[in-house]
Amino acid sequence: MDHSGHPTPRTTLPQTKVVSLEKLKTACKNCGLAKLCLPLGLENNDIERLDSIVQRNRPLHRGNHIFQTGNSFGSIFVVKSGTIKSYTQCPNGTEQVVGFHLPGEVVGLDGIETGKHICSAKALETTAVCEVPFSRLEELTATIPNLQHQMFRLMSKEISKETGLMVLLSKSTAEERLAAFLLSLSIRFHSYGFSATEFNLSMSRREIGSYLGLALETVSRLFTHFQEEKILEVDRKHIKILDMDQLFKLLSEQNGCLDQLQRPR
Amino acid sequence: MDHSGHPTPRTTLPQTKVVSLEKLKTACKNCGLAKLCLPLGLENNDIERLDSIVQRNRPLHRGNHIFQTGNSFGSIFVVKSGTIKSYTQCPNGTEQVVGFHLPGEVVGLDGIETGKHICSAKALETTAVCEVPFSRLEELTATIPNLQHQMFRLMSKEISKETGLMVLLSKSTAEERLAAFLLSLSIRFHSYGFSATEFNLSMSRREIGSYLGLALETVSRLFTHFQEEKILEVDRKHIKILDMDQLFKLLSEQNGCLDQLQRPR
DNA sequence: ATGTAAACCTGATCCAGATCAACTCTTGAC
DNA sequence: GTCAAGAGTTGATCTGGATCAGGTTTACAT
Repeated sequence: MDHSGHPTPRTTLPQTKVVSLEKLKTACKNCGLAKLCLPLGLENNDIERLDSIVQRNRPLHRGNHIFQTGNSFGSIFVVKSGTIKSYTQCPNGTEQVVGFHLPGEVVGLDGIETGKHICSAKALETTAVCEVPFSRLEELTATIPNLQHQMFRLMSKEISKETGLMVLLSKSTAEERLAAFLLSLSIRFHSYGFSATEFNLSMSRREIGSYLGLALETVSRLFTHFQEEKILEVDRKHIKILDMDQLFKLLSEQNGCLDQLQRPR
Repeated sequence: MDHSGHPTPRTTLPQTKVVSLEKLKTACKNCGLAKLCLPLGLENNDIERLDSIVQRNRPLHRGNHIFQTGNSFGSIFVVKSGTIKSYTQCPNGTEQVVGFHLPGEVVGLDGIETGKHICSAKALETTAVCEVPFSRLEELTATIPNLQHQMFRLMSKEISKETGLMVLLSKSTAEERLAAFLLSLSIRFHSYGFSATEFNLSMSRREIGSYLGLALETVSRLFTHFQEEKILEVDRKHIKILDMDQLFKLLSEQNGCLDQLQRPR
């Protein structure tokens, strides 16, 4: 079994997907995530210009921060492998998870407006991120129309994603929320080239609960329940989806608002 | 009393704020909302270039749509006066409100990613909007760095706002939610030049409840409760905030995550 | 004016999920 | 190895707000 917290790779992966430290230095044009990331739709020489401003730092260990609430904003970050959690800290000490970021997803867009980050971002496991200094990125987007468009698209996607989550949080039952969460993970893993049906959660029950507005006990009970219903096979953090149809059905029952969860054929 | 649904104007308004149909044709450079809107930080001649692509259509009546779910995306819209509600329709017929848009605020950013709108937007009262064709805007942002930056800022603000709402929806009590909602309205009205303490709601109790994840009965009871506590004076849709301190205190009690609600001095 | 639907208010009841509590299983530090 | 802290499970109880049900007021069409 895979103990790294990474999802189980599909068997059809191209050889560039082999995990190695060398991968951390991969140029954008050789990166397996390029079609999900900023380079989407760019010409080769434009990708090289983008590549030249991207900083590839050493991987983060579990618990390391990319930035914290109040830090001044300078860069956006793209997850290359691993998982980033973004969260805000309440004065009473409890934290509120506001997002989980998987490979190919962007972190830090919240800081553009005010120049300060309004949340913190930390690694849930060993995680590699590409750092893109924002002012240099803005110079490039001004001269590469496709890159500008891709930035607008990425930000629009972020807005749509959060809108969907709002609907989930204000209308759905606990069962629907967890189903939507698992499907969202499944769909995202799939689009990044991993198995849609079997993966490891890198976050705790408490973190899932915080994100979904549920108590950790409720999350735990639901995992048990889904297992009894033969919808899932749960072993600690390892999840196997046995009945994808049933999971989708749970969503469409009461709550059809979340059509943005497009089922991969 | 003002029956139009507009907030009560402050007495110190400059004369350009006088409501008239002529205002609908106001060029960006003469528009009172310019410092909240796309022209922020632009040189005069750049404002004129922006102005030349802005379409100022006739005002919308209550109930008119700007766009509906599934419509193809072509423009973003800035509210000039009135209120826009954005919402999604669930298959069972109920609607879920995902946003209220006041003067100076942008509607339609959700459509950029997929080229289709994922929600609908309709006027809650007589409402004027500026339509900005997105492909033409992208041509301008590519040549006006400050405009590009302003677009990134606007989208970042939208992301931050939704993050704050997520926290509100997943952690706070009904009382905290309504307090946060009223303060948000108050702060926004204030920044657009209206009274922070007295305004008319253009949305129904049901719509407020839908937005905040509450039943309309709960919203109604809370208005009564706030009135009993001498925090508000409520007359149907007319709201007068009597005790702003108390309202802020309700937020900070349990939930301090929402610091983005910056109190206007 | 009159009718009708929508918006709103208020009381009574109910339940999904929070909270509290006790326990086991993992994990990592030393 | 041992110990402690964290993560997870499961059961019992409690409660905030949903739901149901009745009413009044407002808005608007005819």
